[in-house]
Amino acid sequence: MCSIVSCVAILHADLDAFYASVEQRDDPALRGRPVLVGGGVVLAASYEAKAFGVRTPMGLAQARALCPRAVVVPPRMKAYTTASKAVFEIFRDTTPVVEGISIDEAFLDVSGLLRVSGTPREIARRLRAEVRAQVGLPITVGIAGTKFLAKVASAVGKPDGLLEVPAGDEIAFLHPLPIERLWGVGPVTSAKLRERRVTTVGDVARIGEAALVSMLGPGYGRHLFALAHNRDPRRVRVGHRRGSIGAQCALGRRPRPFAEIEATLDALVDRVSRRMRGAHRAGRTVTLRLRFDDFGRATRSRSLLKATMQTRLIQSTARDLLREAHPLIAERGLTLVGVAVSNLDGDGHVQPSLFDDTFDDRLDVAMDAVRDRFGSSSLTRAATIGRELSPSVPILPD
DNA sequence: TCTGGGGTCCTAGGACCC
DNA sequence: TCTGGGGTCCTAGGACCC
Repeated sequence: MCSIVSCVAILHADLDAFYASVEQRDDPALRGRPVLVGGGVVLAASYEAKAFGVRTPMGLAQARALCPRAVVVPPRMKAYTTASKAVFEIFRDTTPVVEGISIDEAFLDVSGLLRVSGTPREIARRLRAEVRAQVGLPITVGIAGTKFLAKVASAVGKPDGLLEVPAGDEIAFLHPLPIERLWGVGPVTSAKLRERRVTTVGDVARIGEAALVSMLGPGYGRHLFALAHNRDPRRVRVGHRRGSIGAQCALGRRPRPFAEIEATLDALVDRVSRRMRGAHRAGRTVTLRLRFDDFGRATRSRSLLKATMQTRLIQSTARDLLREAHPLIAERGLTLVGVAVSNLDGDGHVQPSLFDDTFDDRLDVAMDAVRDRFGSSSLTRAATIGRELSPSVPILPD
């Protein structure tokens, strides 16, 4: 039904229980045992732990209650980043058309590779074997003609699996699945649909577009209706750059003096602006994120006239936003503060030291270099040097 | 069991411009 | 003086993803 030339074949490759699998790979004593990676909450659970009902992001106390024999290990982000890079290299050896979605999953367009590399299934089998042999991690691959369906297929095929939905079988595969399998249906939408006795993807297809639009709004209703019929025109995008860079920090329920919140915000801005300089990205819109005692949320944002990656400028904007939100914070109690910079520009080739070349820009670059050199373990040293240069620059442990 | 840290996309009203 | 349509940007919020 589709010719060799025109047939679209998309792989969705998804590492299984990624952080936990890296821990099991690096410590043989953890293999075959329930492993939880996390600090306050579970960031990842091995399949042995998932069998006990542990999910992310569950509080660690609850996870321990469900699975008392679980081994809890702190996260090692550097190890995960290294492993991810190695896996993405294998992805890009497979096809140049790779779209990363997160640290542990990606879409690969393998259309038109039949002559060179074989069928999609053969490509996927080889990919899984290479990831296993070269990086030592289990990975599941879903194969389908659309991104959406490839993603569903990998989720159904987990763990350590390979699942292809052949052309012509899409609807038969899709319609019996529960609505929660649809990419983009979360708790809120799922509850709305179930209220109307729409429980499977087939129900979504049958209820009709008009009914979905009245329940969920025009944009989302139409989108969901299209997905239920496996209509998904989205292409695998290469070289997509992220639109915002941010950092946040949970504060707990203890009331904090305003000065302490301000200091935390300064530290977050320092982390964000440093990452911006590392990525050679400048941004124009600063967003302050707040979460309150009742878990309600609010954001406050301000757009600057010109994009910047300068710590001091982003910091003063963020501080202004925080001060303006002071009444809200006093009234509702703050449990999380975050900052993000969006409206990013810069083509990735701008040298941070040349971006503006003011004193503050040079200072930022100098501070980055000091911390690169001495590392986060020698922050006191960097802080001392930094404070001599400028008493207003905050220092943040990574 | 009260819930981390990093993101994405969509919607909607108001200001402002032509 | 009142009127219209179309477009962009800004801000805020909501839902969702891993």
